[in-house]
Amino acid sequence: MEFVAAPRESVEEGPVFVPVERETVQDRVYGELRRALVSGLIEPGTVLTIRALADQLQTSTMPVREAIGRLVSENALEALPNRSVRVPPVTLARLDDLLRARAMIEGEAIALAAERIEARGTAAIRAILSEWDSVRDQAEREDFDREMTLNHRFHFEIYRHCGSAVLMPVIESLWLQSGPCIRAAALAFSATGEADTTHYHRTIVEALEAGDAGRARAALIADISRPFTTLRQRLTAA
Amino acid sequence: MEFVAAPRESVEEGPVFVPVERETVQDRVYGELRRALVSGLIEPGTVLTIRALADQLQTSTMPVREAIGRLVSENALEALPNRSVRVPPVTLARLDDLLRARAMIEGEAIALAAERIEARGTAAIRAILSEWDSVRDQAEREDFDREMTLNHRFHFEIYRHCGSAVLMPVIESLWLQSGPCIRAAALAFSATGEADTTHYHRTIVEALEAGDAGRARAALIADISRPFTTLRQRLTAA
DNA sequence: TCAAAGCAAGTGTGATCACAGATCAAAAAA
DNA sequence: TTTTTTGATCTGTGATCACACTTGCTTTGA
Repeated sequence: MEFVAAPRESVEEGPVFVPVERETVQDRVYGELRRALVSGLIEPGTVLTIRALADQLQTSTMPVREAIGRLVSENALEALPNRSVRVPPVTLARLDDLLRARAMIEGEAIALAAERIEARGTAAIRAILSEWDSVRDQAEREDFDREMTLNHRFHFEIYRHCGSAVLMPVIESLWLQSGPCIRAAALAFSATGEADTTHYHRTIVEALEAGDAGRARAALIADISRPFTTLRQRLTAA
Repeated sequence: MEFVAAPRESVEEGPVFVPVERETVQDRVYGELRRALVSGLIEPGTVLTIRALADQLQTSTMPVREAIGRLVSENALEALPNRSVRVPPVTLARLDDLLRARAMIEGEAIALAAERIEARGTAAIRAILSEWDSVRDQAEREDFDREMTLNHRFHFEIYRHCGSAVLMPVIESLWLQSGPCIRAAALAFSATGEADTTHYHRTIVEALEAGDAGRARAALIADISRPFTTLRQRLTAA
């Protein structure tokens, strides 16, 4: 940290002054782990050790243990009696539990959003959908992570308008907990279910534009239920 | 930490072998802060510093900063851009937000519990209520913290039966966030509203015994709304 | 008298070390 | 061969130190 910061008053880069981000190492570690979890990149059941992660991320143990602590208290990671920490394994009961909670809470959030969102907001959501379309058209290869990111952005761009600072972190925690389950399901489902996905998403946007909270909620629940039920069938079969 | 642990196999204290609790310092610090927050002992807006807490709790800074980190990620404490941490101030918007979220989520939890709970479970809940009655009878003085603890136990003894490992931590987080608001309201309300409280609680137990999810949910929402609306009137008046 | 510069105490963050408990494999006893 | 014991290694926890940033007050200059 040797570089000299410019005086705060003389910064004239943009029209609006955004406070310069002083991201801590802990925040970066947290972000990395979070990204890996919501993307389902870490196998459920995997035990995480502080020193190994610190080596991989090229830092000391300090930021890693604090990031892990945060994730544990968000229930994104599970603390074992051994005091070690692992990605929660996927069980049938947990799957149903997560889906029920998400349907209730995210359903309520989208219903609230439907009553408050303006044309400007729905336009931003449509923009995400059309970006998604273009990705799907041009990509011969399976640009899977890209689509999962777009799905994440699509949903949270909606929830952002629910006007509840209390519900938002709850929903983020639920996504974090669903992440390890979802990826497997979504991979299995991507070929067959793409048409359904886009259909639900269009229904959601239309309902939001119409201010129809009930229809938005129903379409959302159908949308988030899909990968869960797929994974459920797969687990019961095995 | 010099004392020698007894061999695990030769422990024969109780009929059921509970793993001996090896509580870390961090857990104790977390518990203390948590207790103080749900009891509303810390004024909303108060800035917490690591070293000051470490001094008060007679430990080093290490366990304190990890406990604070956990509470921040549970939204029980608020991280300021200065990187300092404070108890979230109480605003009208936040109050309404919290109440709405709690009514939805705890309402769902009690509805689930009503469908699953057995006679053994409702008996345990009734036991808490009668303990509460005896406290209320014998106490000339205002045994306020005792009553808040009993209220906490009453509610969570119910939620425990909802069968959702996902909803439980969410509800605990919501109580933690409500704590600083509730105490003020409950103190103001304790004299006038006691009859209502016991009435709602009895209704809740009866509904649970009857397996009437709807009535249980309605009574619960009435119960948790009361201190919120009291505090709301007080804030709008001021 | 008032504003700006400068200094000192306070605060969070990250690194490193010490240590106890856990884990696992090799060696010893049955 | 099977079981127990022992030992080395790994891992989380807590303490302490260094450092950069903030904050608040004093001092200096106009």
